[in-house]
Amino acid sequence: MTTNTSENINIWLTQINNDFKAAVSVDCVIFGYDDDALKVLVSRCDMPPYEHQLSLLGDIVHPDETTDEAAMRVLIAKTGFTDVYLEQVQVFSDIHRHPLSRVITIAYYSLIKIDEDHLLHLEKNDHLQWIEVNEINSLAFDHFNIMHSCLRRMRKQLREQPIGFNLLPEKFSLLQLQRLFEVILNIQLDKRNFRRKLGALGILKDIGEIEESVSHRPARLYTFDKSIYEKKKKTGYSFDL
Amino acid sequence: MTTNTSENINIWLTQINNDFKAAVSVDCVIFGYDDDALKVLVSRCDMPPYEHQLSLLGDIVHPDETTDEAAMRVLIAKTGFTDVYLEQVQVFSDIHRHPLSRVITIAYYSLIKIDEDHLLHLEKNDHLQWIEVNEINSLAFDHFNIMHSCLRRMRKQLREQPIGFNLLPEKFSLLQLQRLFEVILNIQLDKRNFRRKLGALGILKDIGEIEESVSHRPARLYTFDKSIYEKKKKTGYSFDL
DNA sequence: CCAAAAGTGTTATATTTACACCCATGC
DNA sequence: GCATGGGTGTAAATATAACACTTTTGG
Repeated sequence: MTTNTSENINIWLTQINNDFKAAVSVDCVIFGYDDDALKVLVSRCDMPPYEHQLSLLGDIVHPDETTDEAAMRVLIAKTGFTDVYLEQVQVFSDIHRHPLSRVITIAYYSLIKIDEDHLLHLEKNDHLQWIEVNEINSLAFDHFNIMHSCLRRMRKQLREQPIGFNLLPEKFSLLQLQRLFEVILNIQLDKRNFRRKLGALGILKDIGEIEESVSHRPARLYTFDKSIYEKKKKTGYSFDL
Repeated sequence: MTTNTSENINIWLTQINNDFKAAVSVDCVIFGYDDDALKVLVSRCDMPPYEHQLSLLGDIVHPDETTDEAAMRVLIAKTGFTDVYLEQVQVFSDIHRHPLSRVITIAYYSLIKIDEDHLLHLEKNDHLQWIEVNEINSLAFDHFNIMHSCLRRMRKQLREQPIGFNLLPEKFSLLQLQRLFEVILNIQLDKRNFRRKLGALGILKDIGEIEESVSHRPARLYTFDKSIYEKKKKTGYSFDL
């Protein structure tokens, strides 16, 4: 079993040109948050034997791009956004995970704001749809599994890094932010403690605006101040819900 | 740019057989802890243009194995151990990262105990060596970069999960454990607070033995009780240094 | 008896939790 | 005026951090 380095080289020179190559793809779990629910952007799948199922958005990795670039290309193609949060999660490489041939896939998750511009973009792409995470029972290929791995990772990072803002509009109220954590993490938070905590973190900027046309006292609006966060991060500080 | 699902299928059917396949490899950052230092198992590299440099241990992924299996195969081949802690970290896919052809690699890190049996095994493999992490300034390919990604990930997990025990002998003293955290994380810990904390975690078993042939008061020896940890984990409890 | 690490408690400080009422707005 | 969420403080409990001396062993 033990091979030394020079053997490896020889093996590689011959094997790389034969059966030792695989198709490599990326699959993106694109999360959006809307209407107090966490959603995923999925596509109808036409490939046997998964016709009539839903699948994640992905594509094969091209020879002239990294996997990160491939994932970003898929995102831009499917959502129209160029500036999206994207995070590599994990490789899925079961031998028979794809019916056509061996396809090793790299799973990514992405966070985007579901806004009107974007919904407009989707209309041109009628096989795409947002579906609530909780309503997904199965997906084509091993995509259900992939989605849950990404969900787990995203939930962890949501607590450890200020990524939740990617799911909200530029301006948001503290209750919107609290609801986002509650919905995604499936927990309950105390309003006062939550506000104190976020105040202490010092990464929100009160923009001096308030909600409009709400049938109750309008809330102050905030934005996430990324530059302050980056500055604080350097001096050994960590976001932690 | 936008392609719909059925187009994708057609693209795939033709492209998978042409230029759209890549060689996929695994690279293992094998950490060991010995002599109060964190070390990595590396190999001399004979492949131009990296002759005389050191490289990580890796191999191409075979058609009949997952990437996890490939990584485990490399580990068994190089270390002789079959029961090792192994964790997938990240994909490295820069187009020219390998001089021979496009090789997309999956980085793994592994934690093993450096003991005498193992050193014996290494003697048969004279191009392998343990080298202190701090003494590594460069490695072949992008392996230096890979090593640091794995180091960062390992340090994070060391604080969040009881993985450090994989680097220690079966029986260890509390000071040994404390030193391990201090060395790897490059921090100082208070002896009493550390002991109280680990006592509170309740995952160590006092095996009623003590150190032998030490020229000072011998310490009690403990083992990590994995079954208790697993039980506690289910009832929502987390290791956190 | 000396060197070296083992082992052990208390106090101050910081963090986290629990909890209830009045306020501003639209209808 | 009523329904809806906005906004605010305090006290108790818990967790963390700082800190020094006696004990046991080998040489």
